[in-house]
Amino acid sequence: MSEISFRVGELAARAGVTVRALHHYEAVGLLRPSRTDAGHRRYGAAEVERLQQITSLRALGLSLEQVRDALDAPDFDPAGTVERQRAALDAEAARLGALADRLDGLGRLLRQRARSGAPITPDTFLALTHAMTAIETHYTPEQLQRLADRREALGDDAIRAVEAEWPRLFEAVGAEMDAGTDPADPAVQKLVDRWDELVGMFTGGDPGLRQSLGTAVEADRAGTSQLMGLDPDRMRALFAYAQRARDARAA
Amino acid sequence: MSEISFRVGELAARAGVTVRALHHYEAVGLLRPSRTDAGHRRYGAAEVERLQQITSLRALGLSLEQVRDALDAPDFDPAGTVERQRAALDAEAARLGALADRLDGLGRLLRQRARSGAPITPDTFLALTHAMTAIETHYTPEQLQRLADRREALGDDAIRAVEAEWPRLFEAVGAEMDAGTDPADPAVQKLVDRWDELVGMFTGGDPGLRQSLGTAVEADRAGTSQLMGLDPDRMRALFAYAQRARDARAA
DNA sequence: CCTTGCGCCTCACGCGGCGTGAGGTCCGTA
DNA sequence: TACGGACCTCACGCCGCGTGAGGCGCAAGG
Repeated sequence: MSEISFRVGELAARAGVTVRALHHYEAVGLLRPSRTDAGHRRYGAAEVERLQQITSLRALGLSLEQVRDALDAPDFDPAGTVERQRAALDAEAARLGALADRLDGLGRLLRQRARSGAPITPDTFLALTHAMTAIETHYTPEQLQRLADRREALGDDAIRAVEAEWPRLFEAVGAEMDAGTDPADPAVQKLVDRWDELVGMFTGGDPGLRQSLGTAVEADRAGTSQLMGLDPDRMRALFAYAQRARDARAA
Repeated sequence: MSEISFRVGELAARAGVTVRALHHYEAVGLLRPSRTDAGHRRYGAAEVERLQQITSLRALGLSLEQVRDALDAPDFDPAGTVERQRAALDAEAARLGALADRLDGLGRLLRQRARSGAPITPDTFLALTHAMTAIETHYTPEQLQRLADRREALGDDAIRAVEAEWPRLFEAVGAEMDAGTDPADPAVQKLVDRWDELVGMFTGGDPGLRQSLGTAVEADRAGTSQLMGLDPDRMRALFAYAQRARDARAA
């Protein structure tokens, strides 16, 4: 009967944990080795097995307290624990997913800037970031999802084409505005029609989305203008001019 | 010039953070409001804007230190930061995914037990958990992936059918063994053929997978026998008997 | 004037799961 | 017996605040 018996360092090496972790497990009452006369820890077969169980349960993402419950509580509920753990994990995954969406969106904006040759200073970065979070507060999650769906449906190439067209469109409308052209003029009407068409490509004709887009732009004029590479005042003027054109058409 | 100026509580409510968080941001040097004569914090327009930037950046998953860098370091690299953050997030997602796989696998085993009417005691739960982690240490990640792929290819119904067949097969082989039937006997051969066929359904005929399966079973006899609902000694005997049958066939 | 009540202030500990020293003791081998 | 390595016990650090405790400031009502 050769009783197996490990010292901390040995057990730690075999089990793939640190000596400090074993100390900690003992401190929180999870794993209590016996001691030699000199006070050195000795881990017997029972402790080795218990440590294996501890590491296995930790690998499921359980906290040390949950592990203790699983090992010591007589009324422990395996299936329920697994289920709850799985639910918590789903919640965490959703959180990470939202974070990933934000990062990807920001990444897209940054690459778009880089492609168009605009410099990416810390300031523009902050403006873009702020605009993104502002947008989130103005759209419902379903609306955001719908916008993402539209983007996917359109495809990258189409999106880039639209992104490339926006500045030219703004410039053209601005030129008419500066020239004092009547908003009812057919040339202006054509430009504004195209404007609405481009917007429609993203909203998919959803009036709720258009409405939210409007309030978002309203609420964060500075951020939006940064997004579009325009001066805030000029942006306001452009938007007002376009609106007069739409009113003229409706009349 | 009505200078805007908020008190902590007001700003906290508007920005959707806690007063304590604002205190903390000041303590770590992120956001420094001015003070009234009585020592109360006053947040002006600049501080309000900075707080918005802080919350936006935090929403990207940046640490407070990273936020400070983004806001104060002159050589801050937006694109690189976004990219690194995204990479860190991917790593975290992978970790969660592995955890989810373990939990799902364990959940499957538990449900399978429940269906077969076996009671799920804390002990069986621990045995199953341990067997799972043991399996992970004996298979390479690619092998685990391949096993998961095979499971998916087979479909839930087929898997349940196999799971239901195993115990019957063991029982049948056990009966022959107890009866002292020669391993070379056609009846035994037929059973063992079926046995190997079932194993083959999961390994997909991959010899590496079979090899690893063998070592895993070897290394964790207690856990494996629990998994199969057999006594460890009987399991060993059954396996030895089946092996003799295979040897007889080969000869 | 004083009281009432809310909001503000400053410590300071707590959480989870250990990492990382610092300073001292024990063990096995040459 | 001397040495190096393994062991021991504190005890603080991390991250982002939450959560009191104990004490002022400020505006309105009595």
